[in-house]
Amino acid sequence: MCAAASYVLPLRRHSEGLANPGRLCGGVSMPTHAPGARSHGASHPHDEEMDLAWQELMAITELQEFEVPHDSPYENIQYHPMELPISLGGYGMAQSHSHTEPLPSGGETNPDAAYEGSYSKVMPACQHQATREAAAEALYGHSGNHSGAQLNPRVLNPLQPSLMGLLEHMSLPSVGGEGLVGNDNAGPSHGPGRYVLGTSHGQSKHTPCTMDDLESDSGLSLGSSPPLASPEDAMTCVPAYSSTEVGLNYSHGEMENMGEQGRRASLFYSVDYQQHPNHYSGMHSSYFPVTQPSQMQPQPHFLPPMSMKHQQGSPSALNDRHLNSSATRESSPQAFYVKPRGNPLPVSLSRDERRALALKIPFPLEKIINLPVDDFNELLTQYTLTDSQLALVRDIRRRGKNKVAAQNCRKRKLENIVYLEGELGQLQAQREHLARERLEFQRNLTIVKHRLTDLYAEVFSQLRDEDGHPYSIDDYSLQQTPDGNVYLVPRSEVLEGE
DNA sequence: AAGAACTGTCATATG
DNA sequence: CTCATATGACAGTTC
Repeated sequence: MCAAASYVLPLRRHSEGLANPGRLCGGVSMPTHAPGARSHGASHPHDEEMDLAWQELMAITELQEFEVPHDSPYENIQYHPMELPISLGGYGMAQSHSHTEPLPSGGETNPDAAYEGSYSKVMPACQHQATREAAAEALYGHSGNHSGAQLNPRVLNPLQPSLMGLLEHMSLPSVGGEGLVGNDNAGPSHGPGRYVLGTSHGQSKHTPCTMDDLESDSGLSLGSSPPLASPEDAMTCVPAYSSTEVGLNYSHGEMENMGEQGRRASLFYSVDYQQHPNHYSGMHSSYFPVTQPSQMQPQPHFLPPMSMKHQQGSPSALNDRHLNSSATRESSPQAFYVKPRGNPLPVSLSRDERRALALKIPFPLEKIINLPVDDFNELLTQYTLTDSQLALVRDIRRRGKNKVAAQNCRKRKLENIVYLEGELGQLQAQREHLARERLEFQRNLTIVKHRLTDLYAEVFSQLRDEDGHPYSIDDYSLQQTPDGNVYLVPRSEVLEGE
């Protein structure tokens, strides 16, 4: 009865969908007994026109089928598995590859120097511009020969789930970077400090330099933090640590116990400070040496030993050093040896520097902090140190390393925030794009449905059964199979199936 | 003066 | 256990 369908529907392009030979999939289906036989070989005047219509229809469906999933510009977004190696210029302190990446400064491979060389240049931009975006630009912009600033993998790992969750919960409120570090800058409203030793924090500003200032967790002193140092501090405290006060902490008996080596070391100490102010001239110069570890061997001391008496009686000695450190504290390592004469600003020492000075630690903080443990221990064996000296040295080493670690940690945190903000922006853009595509797809789908309906009606209007009677689309119904294909099935068959 | 940002330090966890 | 490193938290300083 419907044999004509076999020819009426030359447009079925997806014959593979013909699960049932008697039916046409992909839209028009006709029963095998449809009256197509009668039309066999007939050249209907509307065939070409219908063919064109079908092709147009299929073009629409193809458009949707192939366009939607693929033309998103975000398909190529690299969702880094968060384990990408970080390679930020100058940020090599905690990254092992910092040792292998040459720095622009000409073969300087000391990680500390690397840190000093770039981080110190970068961070001011972060701080003074006071925006994390600016920080990111600065960080990445100064990445030097490190291409493609990427994130520290480890830190990102914990954040990954939430980030990926954004894909599923795009309606989540924008995650501000602040929240990620919200606790980092806890204000002073927190409970009482848990420090036993930190009580002297900030005292130097209002407290005259006393021996309290020399107390520390090592039974030594806790002075002000480095920036605290006021001119008053510098001018009054440090000289007070000369022989007179040192004697309080460091008895002459101890000095005697140090032996000849220790005494020499003590002398070396005073001389060394004169010659190398950077050793104790503030955290930057102390913790970020301009020399490689191999170059940090004891300096030759050509100057005649300066007696403690001389030091005490000559504030200019310390003052010189302070002036030197004033030139280095905020400047590049190249400024270490700037002549202090023209700079009248007295600059104080950090707490550890003052402690070291007070206890006559015979080697620079730079070594204490940066030497590998073996070299450090070897260094300790070269001198006979008292228990308090040893404790101080170890504290200085611990604090110095931790300070660098904290700086690295904060730097990474900042970079992660910048990265995640960028990632969030990309995801939001992707979300908007997908929403637009979905809308367009739904619009096209509606068009297709309408055109399909029209085409069905047109096809049926052209068909005739053996008796020349037109088929009525009312005699057929659309049936969808589990595989998703839609067939036009005679209602009689539908009724039989039921 | 208040608050944000920065910094040093400690405690703790991890490898 | 020691050591190095990372990080949260706290407190002080600076702007």
